[in-house]
Amino acid sequence: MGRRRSVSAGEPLIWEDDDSLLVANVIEGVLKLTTSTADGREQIVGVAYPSDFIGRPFGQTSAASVVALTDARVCVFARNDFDRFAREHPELEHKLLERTLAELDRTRAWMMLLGRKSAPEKIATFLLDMSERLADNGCMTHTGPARHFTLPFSRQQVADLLGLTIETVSRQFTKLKADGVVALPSRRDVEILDRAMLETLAG
Amino acid sequence: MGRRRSVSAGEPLIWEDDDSLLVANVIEGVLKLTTSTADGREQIVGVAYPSDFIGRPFGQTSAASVVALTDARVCVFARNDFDRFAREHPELEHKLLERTLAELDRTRAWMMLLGRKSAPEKIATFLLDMSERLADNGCMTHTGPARHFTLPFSRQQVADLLGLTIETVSRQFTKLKADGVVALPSRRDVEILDRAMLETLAG
DNA sequence: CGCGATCCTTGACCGAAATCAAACCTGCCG
DNA sequence: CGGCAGGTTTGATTTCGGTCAAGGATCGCG
Repeated sequence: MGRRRSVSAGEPLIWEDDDSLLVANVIEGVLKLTTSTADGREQIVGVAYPSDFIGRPFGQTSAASVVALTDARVCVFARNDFDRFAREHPELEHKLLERTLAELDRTRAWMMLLGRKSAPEKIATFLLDMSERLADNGCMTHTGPARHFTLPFSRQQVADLLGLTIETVSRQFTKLKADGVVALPSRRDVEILDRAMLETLAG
Repeated sequence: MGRRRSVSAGEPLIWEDDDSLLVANVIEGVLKLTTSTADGREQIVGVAYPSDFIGRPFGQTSAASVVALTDARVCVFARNDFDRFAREHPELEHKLLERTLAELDRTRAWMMLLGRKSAPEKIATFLLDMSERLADNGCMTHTGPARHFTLPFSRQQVADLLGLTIETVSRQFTKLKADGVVALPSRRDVEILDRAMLETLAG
């Protein structure tokens, strides 16, 4: 059970306020979870990496849209089937509970960033977070924080993640580059030159 | 099992970065979950009402401090005991999973507010949210959104919840009063006079 | 290679919310 | 009742990040 499905970059998987018809496991790639206002402002409320679970079991509607950031492969299940199966398999529910609790912790840490951090702090925190996240998911050969990585986000998506505008994100990146804290070999590539400084800036 | 405990307003129950030694169920009262930066900025990342679960099972440290906003009664468990008990009772784990998923939904909706909404939108959203939350928890006799309620928050705490300063919160309250959208009979009391307008302002 | 589309950067300016500072309530306790 | 302390409101000013507006880079594709 569970159908494999490929999703190419930019393609949606679940719509906000959809009847929550499916859940999925990420096999490969990175996806964003977003909520939007009526007038088009967007906030990224979560990012799903390989092995992460997406969708909303035991609920009528999903609170967020899911869109692939990179080409991705996922394993999708009809929500009804999944719900039934989960209730019969406590080990699965336990695993899901642990993951959901961990996700809630991460989300709460991100609320601190959104509500109380300045633009420079947001950017520094973001880069450190990415260097850890991308190291843990087969995107890197060695473990531990990565010195160099390729962002799965465009500048606009970084802005939507941090609650900033694209211009502010761009300016902060430029500043970090000018100060020799990071190198930016291409639009999506980041090399951390001075991790200690980034950690100071992150607050 | 599970010891009853009274907590008076302002008293802490769990410290941030504590070894996560206990979990609890709220019986009566309201508590805040907060994270803080080294330099003292605070963000409220969750609010626990009667019947809500607090603490972090299956994890080494709790990500947030818990402090009572009003006098409260809780039922506390040693985390280790709770973890063991939960693993043996799938029904309990299922219940906890459902609650955690619901809390994650609420938290994500709040991220939208923190990252993308203006001060007037934040205040309007907050008041509507409170009118629903406080109606559901025995604080009101009838069900459905409340027209009048008593905030469990000081102005500073509202600011910490919305990612604003106390001055901005105060000014927005004053403006809503001047515009006849709400009445503020006392510091903590709110009466919604024009719900439709609040909903428009909430965006 | 060249063209166009898209994304990104940069600059000038503006405005919402923060900061700084000073009064003003409100409740409490002697 | 009077005075004090905490919390709150209000005002003046500053600043950070947003908005508006051009350019520039990069990529895909014929």
